[in-house]
Amino acid sequence: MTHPTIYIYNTLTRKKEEFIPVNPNHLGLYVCGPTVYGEAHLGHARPYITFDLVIRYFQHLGYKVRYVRNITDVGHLSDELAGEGEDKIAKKARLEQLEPMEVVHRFTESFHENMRALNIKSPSIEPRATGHIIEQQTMIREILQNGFAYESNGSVYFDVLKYNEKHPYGELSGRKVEELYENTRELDGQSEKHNSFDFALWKKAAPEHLMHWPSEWSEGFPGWHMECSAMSTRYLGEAFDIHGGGMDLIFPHHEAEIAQSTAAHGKSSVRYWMHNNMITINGQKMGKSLGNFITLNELFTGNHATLKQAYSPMTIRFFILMAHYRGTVDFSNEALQSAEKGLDRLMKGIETLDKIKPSDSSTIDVPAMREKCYQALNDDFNSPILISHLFEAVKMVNLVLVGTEKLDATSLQQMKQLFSDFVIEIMGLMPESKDNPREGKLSAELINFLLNLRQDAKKNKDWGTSDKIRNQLTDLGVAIKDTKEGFEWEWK
RNA sequence: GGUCUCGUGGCCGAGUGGCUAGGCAUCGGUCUGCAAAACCGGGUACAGCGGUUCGAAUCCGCUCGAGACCUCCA
Repeated sequence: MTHPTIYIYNTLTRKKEEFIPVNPNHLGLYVCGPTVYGEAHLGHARPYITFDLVIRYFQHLGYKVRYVRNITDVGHLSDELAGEGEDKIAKKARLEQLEPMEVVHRFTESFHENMRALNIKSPSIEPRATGHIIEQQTMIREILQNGFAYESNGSVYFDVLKYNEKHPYGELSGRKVEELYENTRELDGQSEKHNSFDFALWKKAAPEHLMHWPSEWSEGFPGWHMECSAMSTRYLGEAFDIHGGGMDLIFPHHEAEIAQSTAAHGKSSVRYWMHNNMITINGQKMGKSLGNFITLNELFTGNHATLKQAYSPMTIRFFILMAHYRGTVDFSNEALQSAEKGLDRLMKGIETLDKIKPSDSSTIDVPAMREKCYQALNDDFNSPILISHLFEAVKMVNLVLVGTEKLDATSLQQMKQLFSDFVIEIMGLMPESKDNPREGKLSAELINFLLNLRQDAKKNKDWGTSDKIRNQLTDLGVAIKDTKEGFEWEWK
C-alpha cells in the first residue's frame, strides 16, 4: 500500500520532516496523558483532540496504529520543595479523606467521560504508572548499571553531567548544561543531589507518604519522568514513531525522557517529537497553577462566571481544530460563538447534500477538492486549511442547491464521501442533536399542529393569527423557518 | 536574567517572496405578506522604522508590544 508523504514538524530539529514509519504501514504513537487529580479543563482537551486528528488521519490512510496514552496516577511532586514534596495524588487524598486510588478512579472516570463527549477515540493502550512499577525499576537499574545515575540516601538520581559527557543533554529544549547552572533554582533537599539539575528516578518515601513500593534502594516511588520512558518502551519498543504532548512538557519532562531512554538503551526511542501549543485566556496560559482554567464540564454546562453560554463538545472540538495545533488558541466567548456558528454551517452543508438531485453533468471537480484536503493534512496536519477547503465545498453544495452549479450522480456521491471522510471520520465531528429542555411542556406533535394552523391562517392572509402563533412559539424557544414547501422548526 | 515563540482587516485564524485562505460580525442582494432562517455577493489587512529585492505580510536589522519555558503543568 502506498501512502501520501506526510510532513511533520519535529520539535527536535525544529523543522518539518518527511514522515517515514519505523515499520512500514504501522504507526506507533505515545502521548502523555493526564495526571488524574482533578477535573480535566479546556487545556487538556487540546493535545487529545490534536492527536485524535493524527491517529484518525493515519487510520484513514490505512495505517495500523498503536496509540498509547498513559494515565499518571502517581509520582509527580506537587510541592516546590522537592525534598519534602508529596505526591499530588496523595495530597489530594489527605485533603479529602479519600484513598489515593479513590481519587484516581474518580477523576479517571470523569476524564473518560469528557473524552467520549468530545468524540476522542480511546487509545489502544492506556497504561497506568502504578501498574508499571516493575518496568520503571528495571529501567532505573539499567541506567544505574550504565553509570548514568547514583544512589543517595535511598533515592536514585539521574547524573546529568555524566550523561552530558557522552550524549548531549538539552537537545530537545535547546538548553545547554552550562546554562542550567545559572538558571536552575535552588531548592530544598538538594543536598542529596550532585547537581541541582539532576532529577529523581526513584524517591525514598517519607513516613506519611501514602503511595510507596519496595525496592533495593528504599521504600519509595518512581521519579517524575520514569513512567513515560518505561511504558512507551514496553508497549512501543525501543524505537517508535511519534511522541506527543503539550509544549509545556518539553522541559524538563521530555528532555528527561530522552536522557533516560538513551542512558538505558544507548539511544533515544523517539523519531518525531510533536508538541501542541497552549490554550490561553486573556493572553495567558490556561493552567492549574494560575487558577484561570475552565473545566470541560463547565464548558458543556455553561456553569462558570466567564462563560456567557454553554458550548457543546463538538463546538469545543471544532474551535480547537480551527487553529493549527502549534499556535496558541485564545479562549473567548466570541471565538467560541463564532466556532459554534461555523460548525453549524458546515454540518448544514452535509444535510443539504441529501436534498440535492443529481444532474446530467457536473460543473465541480470534486476529486481536485479532495486532493486539496489531503494536501492540507499532509502538511503537518493543517486543520484550519482543511476546514477552509471544506467551507469552499459547502459553498459549492449550496450553489448546486440554488442551481448555479451542477453535480452529476458520480460527483454527488464523491461530494458526500468527501464530507463523510474529512468531517466525520478524520476531524471526528459528529452531528449533535439539540437538547430540547422544554420537551416536557411542549411536544413535537403540538408544535406541528400549531404550525399547520398557522399555515392555514397564512393561506387566508390572516396575518394576525399567523404572527401570534409564530411569536408565541418563538418565545417558547421554537425556531421557525418558513420554506417554499411549508415550514421547518427546531429547538433554540 | 537566560532560551525561544509570536504580533495579520471589527473579532478569531491560515499563509513564508509575486497569485481572493476560511469562519464570525457588518453591509448589500435573493427569498418572504412582513419577518426570521437560509443562500449569494461586496469590503483588500499584515505592530513601527530601516534594509535586501524588479517585487515583502513573507528575508535581514533595530524599536515597541505580548506570551511560553527555565518548578508540577496538556
